[in-house]
Parts: sequence; structure tokens; C-alpha cells
Amino acid sequence: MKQNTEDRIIQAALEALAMNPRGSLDEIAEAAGVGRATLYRHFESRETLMKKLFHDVSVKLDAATIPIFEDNRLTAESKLSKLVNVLVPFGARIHFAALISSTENNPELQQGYKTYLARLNNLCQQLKDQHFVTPEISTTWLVASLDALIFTAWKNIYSGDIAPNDAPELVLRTFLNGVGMNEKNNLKRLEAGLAGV
Amino acid sequence: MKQNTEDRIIQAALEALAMNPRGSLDEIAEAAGVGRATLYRHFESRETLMKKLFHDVSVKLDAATIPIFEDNRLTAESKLSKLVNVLVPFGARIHFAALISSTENNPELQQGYKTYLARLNNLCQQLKDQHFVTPEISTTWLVASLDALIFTAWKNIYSGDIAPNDAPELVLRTFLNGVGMNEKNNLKRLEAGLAGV
DNA sequence: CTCATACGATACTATAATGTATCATATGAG
DNA sequence: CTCATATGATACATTATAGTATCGTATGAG
Repeated sequence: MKQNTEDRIIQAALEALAMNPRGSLDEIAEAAGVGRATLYRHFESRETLMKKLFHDVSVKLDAATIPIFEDNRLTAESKLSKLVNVLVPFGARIHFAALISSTENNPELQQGYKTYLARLNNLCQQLKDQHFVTPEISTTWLVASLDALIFTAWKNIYSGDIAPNDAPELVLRTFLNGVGMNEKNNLKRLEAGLAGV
Repeated sequence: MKQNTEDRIIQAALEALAMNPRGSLDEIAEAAGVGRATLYRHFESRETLMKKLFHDVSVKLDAATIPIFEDNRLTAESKLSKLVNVLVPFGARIHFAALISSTENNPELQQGYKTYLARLNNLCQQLKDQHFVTPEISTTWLVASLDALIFTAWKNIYSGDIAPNDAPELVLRTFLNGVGMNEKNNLKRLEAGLAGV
């Protein structure tokens, strides 16, 4: 079936490129379980495949996140939580977009990812405005670290090191509360300790 | 001067490959500000360059971290703090090692990075044993998320988005305490809130 | 069954990257 | 100054990957 094969190729390409960005079309085809000729039947060039990958990322990302971003009944906090739950499975896609964004200079391609980042940026700003996250930390860092944790979670799911169902909570918890034992006020203790070393 | 040129090439290669893993030797040479011929005078093949890069990563990583890992006067907490301070500037190197580790299947090459990861793993285990970080979270996740935050910090320094001097504290704080406002007990509030949505 | 369609396999060409060889020039040590 | 050495530039050879063309075959719709 046509659509099915294209989807399989797209999915395999995203995963293969996330793991090895130098991957050739041969490797992608093999990962997708199709011949290289078939890959060319669906995507006329590597460039075309890349564009489709971007398009796929944009469309799926929009479909999954816009309903959350734009649901006015939700607080910023629940938006964050829902987003993380939705985004963790997107790991390969987001990573691909971020990776290629930095290497491609076709602005049109980057548009989808850029607007996603802008929405995420906006949400982080809201979290700060509503005193849900500390205002001392730059929004840039909030977005970057959240993004990094989400992708890390996906990688660990992918490699079988953490359970898919555990991942979103792990990301949220690490992002918001950190992994330290809160009672001890780790950071302050640490800074105090360092002064004497 | 010979050594100087090699160092410049190695540094440029690590940074160029971290940003664009598909980068050609042409691009690497240009980034290093040398001709491609000069690059070949110092490294007989791309493969050789890769091996040197790995070697460079291993040696510098060992030199920087072993004194910390093995200093018995330090508590696990101060080891963590010192490590982060030392590792953030290593961003490109660590990322390179992690990236290529997954694509190369030469076990010899990966050795240096593997032992570094093992030491980091060991430290995280100590942090758990000493109740400095929560025991509920798998050591795998601790290592992975710490690694991710360190690399993210480096990227943001590199792109000019955060100040080099701010980065280590930002990583430590995010890792240990998260970015949430602690007083509010974000995560519990969030879980409670979600049940009703 | 019959036929259209998608596919795998394979052999081929084109292109981009890797790798080699050579020459002229800059530069620093003696 | 003189010479050894490192370099840039360039032209060339080799190899890997991208991309094309064509074959026979499986499979599902009618």
C-alpha cells in the first residue's frame, strides 16, 4: 500500500538520521525495510525526502501541540504537562528538525520548527509570569533545557533504558523540581560548601 | 608551528562536527582556517582524524575529571559541582564522543568515553547512596539528563545565548532543583490538577 | 483468472567527497 | 642572507553516495 510505505520510510528516516546524521539513503532504505529503488519511487531526491521530513514534522507537531497551546481553559502548568506527554514520543522528529535547522539555510523549511519554538518560548514566558517557574532563569534556557530533556527521554526510551510510560513524568519532574532531595536545599548547601574547598 | 595547527584543526573539527555532523573535510578545514591539503598533512584520512579526535577527547577528559573523581577529600556533592564546572566547556568534545560512539562500531575508540560514562554513573550512584539525589530515579536517567544539560549549556554558550560564567550554575540548579518555584511544590500540584482536567 | 501497480534487485551514470601529487611562497632558525 | 619547513593553491585520481533505468515478480482489485 502506497501511503503505508511512505510513512514507514519517513519514520525510519527520522530515527536513522537522529541516531546517525551521516546516514546514507542506503541505510535509511534498509532501516525502513525497503529497497533503495522504492525509496526513490516515493522521494525523487535526498533533498525532497528532507523536505517531506520537515513537512511531516511540522504537520504532526502542529496537530499535536496547537490544540494544547490554544486551549484557553488550561492553565500554563497543565499545558506544560500535556505538552511533555505529547512531545516525548516526538523525540526523533524534534531532534531532526533542530539538527537540520542548524545545517540547512532554507528558511522555508525551518518555518514550522521556528513557530513551534516560538510557541514553546511563549509558554515558558507564561510560566514565569504566573510564578510557576522562577523568573531568574532566562526563557532561552527554559526552552533549551526542556527540549534537551524531552529528546533525552526519547533516546532512553528508544534504547530501552526507560519505560515509555515513565518518561513524561521523569522529564517534568527533572525540569521543574530537579533530581535532588528537596528537603536538603541542595544548591545552597553546595554553594556554601564550595566556598570552603 | 606544527602543534598549534593540529590543535586548531582538532578544535575546529569538534565544533564543526557538533554543529553539523555531515560536515565535509572541506568545511572543517575552512573552519580551522587552513587549506584542505594542510589538513591531510596532519591527518592522513578522515578516519585518522576521527581517531585523533577521540584520543583528544579521552586525554583531555581524563586530565580534567580524574583529579576530581579520585579526590577522596571531596564529598560526592562537591565532586558533582566541580565536574559540571569543568565539563561545560567540554560540550563539543563530549557531544562528539557521544554522537560518534553511536555510529562507529570500533570498540577501541569508544573506550575513553565509556570509562568516563562509567565514572559519571558511579558518581550518580554515590549521590543517591548519600541521599543527595532522590533514589527513585534510575541512575541511567541521572547520567543521561546531566549529560544533556551540560551539552545544552555549551550550545547556548556557543550561540551566545547564555554567559559562560552563568552556565555551570544553571546546569547544577536545573539538574538538582529544577526551574520551578520550589515553594509551590509544582509537581504535586500539577498531578492533582491534571486529575480534574 | 487478468491486469495494473508497487516492489526488490541489479546494473548503470553522475556527482560530491575523499585522498594524492606538485609547485610556489611565506616564515622563522641559524 | 640561506635554507628547511609548513603552508596555500590547484590539479588530478579514487571512492562513496546520489540518482536513473530496466528487469522480473508478488499481490490485490475487478
